[in-house]
Amino acid sequence: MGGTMDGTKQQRRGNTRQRIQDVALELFAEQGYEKTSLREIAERLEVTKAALYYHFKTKEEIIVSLFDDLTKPIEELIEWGRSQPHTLETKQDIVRRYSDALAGAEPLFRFMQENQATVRELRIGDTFKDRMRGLRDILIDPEAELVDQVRSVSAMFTLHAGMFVLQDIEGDAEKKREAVLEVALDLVTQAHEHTRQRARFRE
Amino acid sequence: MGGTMDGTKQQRRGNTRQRIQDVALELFAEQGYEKTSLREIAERLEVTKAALYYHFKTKEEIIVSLFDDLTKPIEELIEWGRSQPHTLETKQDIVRRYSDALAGAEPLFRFMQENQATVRELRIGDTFKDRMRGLRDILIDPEAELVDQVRSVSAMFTLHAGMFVLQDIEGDAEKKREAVLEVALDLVTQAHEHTRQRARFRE
Amino acid sequence: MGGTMDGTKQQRRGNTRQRIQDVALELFAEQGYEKTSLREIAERLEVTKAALYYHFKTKEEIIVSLFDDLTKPIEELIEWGRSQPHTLETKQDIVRRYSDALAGAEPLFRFMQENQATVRELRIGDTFKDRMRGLRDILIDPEAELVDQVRSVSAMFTLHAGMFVLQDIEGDAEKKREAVLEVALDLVTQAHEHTRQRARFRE
Amino acid sequence: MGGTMDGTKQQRRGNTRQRIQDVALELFAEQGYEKTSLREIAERLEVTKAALYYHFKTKEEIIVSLFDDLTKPIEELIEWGRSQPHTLETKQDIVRRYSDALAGAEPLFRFMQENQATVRELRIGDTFKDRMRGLRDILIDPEAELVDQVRSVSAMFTLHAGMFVLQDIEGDAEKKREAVLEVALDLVTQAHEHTRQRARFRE
DNA sequence: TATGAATGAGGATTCATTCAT
DNA sequence: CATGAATGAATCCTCATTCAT
Repeated sequence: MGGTMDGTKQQRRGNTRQRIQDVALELFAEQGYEKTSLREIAERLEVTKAALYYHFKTKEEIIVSLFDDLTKPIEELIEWGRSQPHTLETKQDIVRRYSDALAGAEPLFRFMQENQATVRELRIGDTFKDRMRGLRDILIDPEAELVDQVRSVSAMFTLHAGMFVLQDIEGDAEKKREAVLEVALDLVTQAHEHTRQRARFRE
Repeated sequence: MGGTMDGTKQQRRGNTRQRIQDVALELFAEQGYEKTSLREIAERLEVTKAALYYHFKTKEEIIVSLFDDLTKPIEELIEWGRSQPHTLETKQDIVRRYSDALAGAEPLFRFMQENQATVRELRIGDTFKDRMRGLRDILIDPEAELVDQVRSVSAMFTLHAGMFVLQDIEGDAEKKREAVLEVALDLVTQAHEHTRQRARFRE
Repeated sequence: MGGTMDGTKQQRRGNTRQRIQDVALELFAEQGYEKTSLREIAERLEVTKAALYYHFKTKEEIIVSLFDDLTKPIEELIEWGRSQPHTLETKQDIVRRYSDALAGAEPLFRFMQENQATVRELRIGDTFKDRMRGLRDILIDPEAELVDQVRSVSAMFTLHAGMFVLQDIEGDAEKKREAVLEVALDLVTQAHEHTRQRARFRE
Repeated sequence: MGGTMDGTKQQRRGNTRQRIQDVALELFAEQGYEKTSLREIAERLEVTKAALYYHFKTKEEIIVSLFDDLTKPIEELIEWGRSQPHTLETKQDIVRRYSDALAGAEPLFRFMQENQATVRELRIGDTFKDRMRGLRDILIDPEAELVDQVRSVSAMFTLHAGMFVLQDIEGDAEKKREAVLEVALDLVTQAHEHTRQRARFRE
């Protein structure tokens, strides 16, 4: 396994925490949070359950740590977004970068999508909701009509859904991502322009 | 509860099955499937767990029965849709009716949306996926460009998401539903027209 | 089913008790007493569990009734045996008739063989043990040597075992029964003669 | 227990698995497999049920482990028997050693004898049947008459039965075992000689 | 004769978690 | 850094039994 001479056991040194996170995320995404037991994670790693507890105080802490680690880009994105003017360009930028961020932490986001009920009870729930709200507030003009607000939200959701629902549509993965992004950008643009026109009209 | 004078116990006769379904759906939607125990359902109904088992062979059968009952309108909708010509009107009709159907079984759909990981393992999972595919095949022109395919899928997803995500946007519920519907119709229409134009262009 | 015109339902009239016994015995013999639930019996008969309770007060009563009904010939055999002189002929007769009795209630005896632990706890347990002792006392001369006592017991046990253990030896069922009987008779005869000789020797 | 001064709790360390097996076997033999609950075993040991599950994955695994451990001598016996010539001496040896083996694992064999219905469903069932067949094939000459085949089988069964049925015959346990053994040897010898004679006669 | 509805007790099993070593 | 052994609470589910109708 690999060309180097490190035995599997040696390799393991010092990165157990990482390996736990990896395996946990994989299983959480695959089977859901509740259906994944610590026993299962431990077995996959050929460690004891107790070892997990050396690295994480609780099961919840594992998912929280994953969330914190993998979600940082999005936090920064929002931070950045907030400081920008609410122009169309900013919004499009946000959408583009958000798309990238999602792609970079796909399994986590699949997990969050498919385990919303669970996530809501977890400590991450609120944090995540806050972020979603943060994004929304950047994309949405407060004075926009309801339809346009929906458009913006829909854009975000299209990105989310795009990752998973499109799996059973034929076509190259990269192409699909681009198509999804295009639709999302479109929605955001429509919302923006429409609101702009209404504003001009009122003057 | 109700204006009549019947005691609670008498009322109970003969509709226990129903009451189980009601309470179960409520709890499933609220806390998720795994986190809702049969004990909890039973307690809420002031019956024993064993009573639940008189009416349903397994926990899964409860959710399956709910799914079967509440989902029938959608099945019929698809049936109907399949027999129609693939015109824009048909598609718009489908979207409108689907929106109605979703509204009529909101808690179930919230449940399914928020417990996708669980649903996937349950017997309903496949059935539901089939239905989604059924809808998709009606809304999507096979020769449409990828972007337009995404638009159609996005329409469906906007309807789904609309029900839940919009909860924390201010505004009258009915108005929000209309806005969501409008966006969905818009997406479908855009997809249809665009595809049509491309076709004409080719000739 | 059968040449007569009686529908299945009519047939059923009035002999439900019998049918319960039949099905119960079949299932008890096949799966054991504890592993056979009343639900199973009821389902096989297409009746409700409650119906069983109309005919039998408890689950145990079902097996007791079977035991009482099917075991009567053996009781009578013992009764008869007790009144006979302890000659070799009597003993051989007992063995022969016991063999017949066993064959006539095979499933019950298979059940008792294979569920001794259960039977011991049931009310039948003691009754059965008494009968076995009754038989033994007829076959065994109190003054016989231990080996000869064992021979007699072994004869009985050979008959029991013969019914079931020989199932996976090739050969015609009837022939096997005869062979088993022969060995049992042999054992009893050896025991008898040997004891007789010792007695004569002592005089 | 033992002359040392160790407290009960200390003693417990490291041999829990053993103690579970001991108690389980005791209870299984006494009350049967199904009627013995894990709760009961756990209580007797003053541990929690969960502790049992630390040592054995299922209830069945407990009995399987007992079977595997206690039954090894018999497996070896059969192994040995197969490599020997089919002489009378071999057969007698087998019977003698089998008698010893049975005595060494009496409770297990009582359990198996009294819970045949259960054992049949367990994973041990087939293994045990195979062993019995193995023994049989060593003791029985294929060309023997049916009666003689029965004699051999009866010998084995006499040994089995001897252990338990004789419990309520008066007399010293050791003496009884010898008597049983003698009868079993006798049966095997009779079968062997009789078959031999028939063979000589045919020439 | 039977059923529909329900109960109470108990079953095996699984889980997250703890802690002395 | 990690394990071995154990716990307590909970889970789904099954069973024999009851009783009003």
